[in-house]
Amino acid sequence: MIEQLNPQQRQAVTLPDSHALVLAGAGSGKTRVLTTRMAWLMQQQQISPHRLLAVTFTNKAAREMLARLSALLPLDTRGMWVGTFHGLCNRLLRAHHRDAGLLQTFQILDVSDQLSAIKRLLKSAGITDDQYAPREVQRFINRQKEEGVRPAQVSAYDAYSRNMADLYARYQDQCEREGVVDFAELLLRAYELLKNNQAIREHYQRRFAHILVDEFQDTNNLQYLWLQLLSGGSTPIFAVGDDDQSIYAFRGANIHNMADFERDYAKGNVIRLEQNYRSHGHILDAANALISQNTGRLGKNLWTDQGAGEPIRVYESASDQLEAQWLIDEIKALVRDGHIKHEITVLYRSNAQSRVIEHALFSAGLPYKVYGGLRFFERQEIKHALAYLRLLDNPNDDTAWLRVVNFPTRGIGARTQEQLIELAQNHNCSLHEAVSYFDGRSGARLLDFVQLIQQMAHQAQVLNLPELVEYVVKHSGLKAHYQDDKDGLDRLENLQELVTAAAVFAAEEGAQTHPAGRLIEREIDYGLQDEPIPGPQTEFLLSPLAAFLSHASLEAGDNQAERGEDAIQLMTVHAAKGLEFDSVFISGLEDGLFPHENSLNERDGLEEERRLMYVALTRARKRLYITLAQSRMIHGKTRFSMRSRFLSEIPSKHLKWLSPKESSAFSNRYTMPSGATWRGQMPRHGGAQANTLANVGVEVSGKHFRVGMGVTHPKFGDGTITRLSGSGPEAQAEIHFRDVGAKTLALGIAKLDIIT
DNA sequence: GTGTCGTCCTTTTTT
DNA sequence: AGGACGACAC
Repeated sequence: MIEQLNPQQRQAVTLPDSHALVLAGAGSGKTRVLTTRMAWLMQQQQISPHRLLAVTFTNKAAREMLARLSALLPLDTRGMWVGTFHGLCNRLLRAHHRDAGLLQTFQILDVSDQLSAIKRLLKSAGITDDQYAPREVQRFINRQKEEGVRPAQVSAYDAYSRNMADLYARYQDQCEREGVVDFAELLLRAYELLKNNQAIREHYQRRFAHILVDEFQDTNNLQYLWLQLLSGGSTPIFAVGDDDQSIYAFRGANIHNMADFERDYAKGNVIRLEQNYRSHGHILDAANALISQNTGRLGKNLWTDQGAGEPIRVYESASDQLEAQWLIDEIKALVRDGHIKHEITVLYRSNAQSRVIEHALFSAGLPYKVYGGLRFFERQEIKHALAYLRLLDNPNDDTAWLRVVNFPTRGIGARTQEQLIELAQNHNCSLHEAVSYFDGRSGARLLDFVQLIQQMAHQAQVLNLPELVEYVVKHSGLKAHYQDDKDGLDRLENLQELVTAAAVFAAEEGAQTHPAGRLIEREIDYGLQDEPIPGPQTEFLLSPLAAFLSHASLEAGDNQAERGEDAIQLMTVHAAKGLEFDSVFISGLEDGLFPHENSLNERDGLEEERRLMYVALTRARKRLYITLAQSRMIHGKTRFSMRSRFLSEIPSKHLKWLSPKESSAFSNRYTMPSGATWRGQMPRHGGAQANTLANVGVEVSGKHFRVGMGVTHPKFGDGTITRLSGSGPEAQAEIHFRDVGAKTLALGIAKLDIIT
């Protein structure tokens, strides 16, 4: 089992029972170490499988871990505590729902459910002006929860924060009343459950002999607290991660958790996995050089024994269109040379960049697959069906109620709904309960709806899960609605797919691991082997329906290419984390795009962008391309940019320029491209475009300014001219400065020097 | 209750 | 540019 590991990997796998931090560089065998450690603990240390807790960030990673584990040793992975933070917390809360103050069948709100709940709240709170954007409130609430802060503890120091805290409190009340829990609440509740209930806490502290954490650099503060609590300081935490690949600060990940963990727990117990088994030398050295610019790293340097390989190919084009065209030509050449399509990937910083590339791929007839986008359980028809299903367990779930009370339409319009909402507010009850107080014109229709739900709930007692889903799809009227809809075919198919998904889930639940559902029952079994789980536990088995619904919320489904399909892979750099490919194209290497200009305003934003670039570089095994465009359509406007600073942070010995290096927008030798190669967005000579043309170049006090030219300003630093207007003393230039962003300056006044 | 038009926004994303 | 959403009209 451990014979094939390198010395560092082996050391990590066979560490004694103490906290440890494994700094695992990209491609250094991180997952392998993690799973082998688990296998080693079970086999060599005789640790029972159910005394291990392994936590990951994605369901995919959890599944991968279990699959690899089963390959290492014969093992029944059912009932093992391997899953995502949210999945495991869900499990804790279902098992101890009473102590957590929840219904056993509590519903989980996903991001969009949460947003609509907040919108509803704002409306009923009478916040009519758009003073508080729902998204802003949502972000505030989630941030507080991720810090473990309840409404009463929010530090409200001004009107804004007091209002936010107030909205947070109301939102929380609303969730309580409806019996729903959002993603952050899963973690916070589970944390509080352990914190406030000594018996339960001690039970789990005793129960777990080892805690293993994957992607530790992505933990947020609450997750770290949760781990600390569960460990009680004595259960060893084996944390694996790479601070250089921390790219999720924007959603609360705290990179400092790694350093804190080392300082507080794993001091002297840090193992570095620095041998990279993925990339050739040029690629790896480039990545090392780039990331070495970051400060405060825990520090490591990847190496490979695979040889230098090929240098990174760099191509600069005049526009995003030409960049895409060049990409396609190059990809075609690769395919002609026998490269497998799904081993070729195009990465980009932001999703908007994919359109041009997709268009070019499509025109060239190359099959491609875009990662990201809508996932199965996020589709509207699926969410509608799920909303009906949610009402069966809990008709007081107002979010679900409002979603489908008039979908398909059944004559319960906005007016009726408003009246009902008001009634519910006055009686402090759910919409469902408020129906009995309703005496308006649409009362009969409301009663019909209530009856429909009751009738479905009755069927839930007699039908199995897939039958029930089918029944609901039909009797809700969803099926008929989409049958009548001329564009409803896909949606109908998806609804049919939902029935299939339910069947698969029901079948697997009996035979295989699922984070909720039958596992709770098994958990009790295991618990009884060593000691009873504290607290009154009378209902152990979660209904298949409730289990299926939590599955739908916690695992929104794949958004990956279907297996077996050989297609070029397109995705954001974020989405590429954890993946690897023979050939990688990183596109859009321009300042303002990558690093993204918005990041410059954020604390440590540039360093996070650099880590992102590091992740991008280290995806490639053998061949790596970097492309950039001097101009690009962004938000409907052509924008000119400088080369990304990241490009200059890679030593030139690793780069091979395929385009003439001096054609850069960075130089002042900007020349208008020939009209034939431009596709309409660019200013053209003559005709209606004359005005635009006049503004491409301006002469002020002997200096010739042109769009795309690099200039330097004594205060703002280096930048690129993106627009010119006026002439003589009126002449103005919009300049994108590398460090301070866009400014509009009067050319007659600003002390600008042309960079040569 | 549905369809249309105008306005706004636009980094990254999992659970 | 293009999508999402809300206001307004039929």
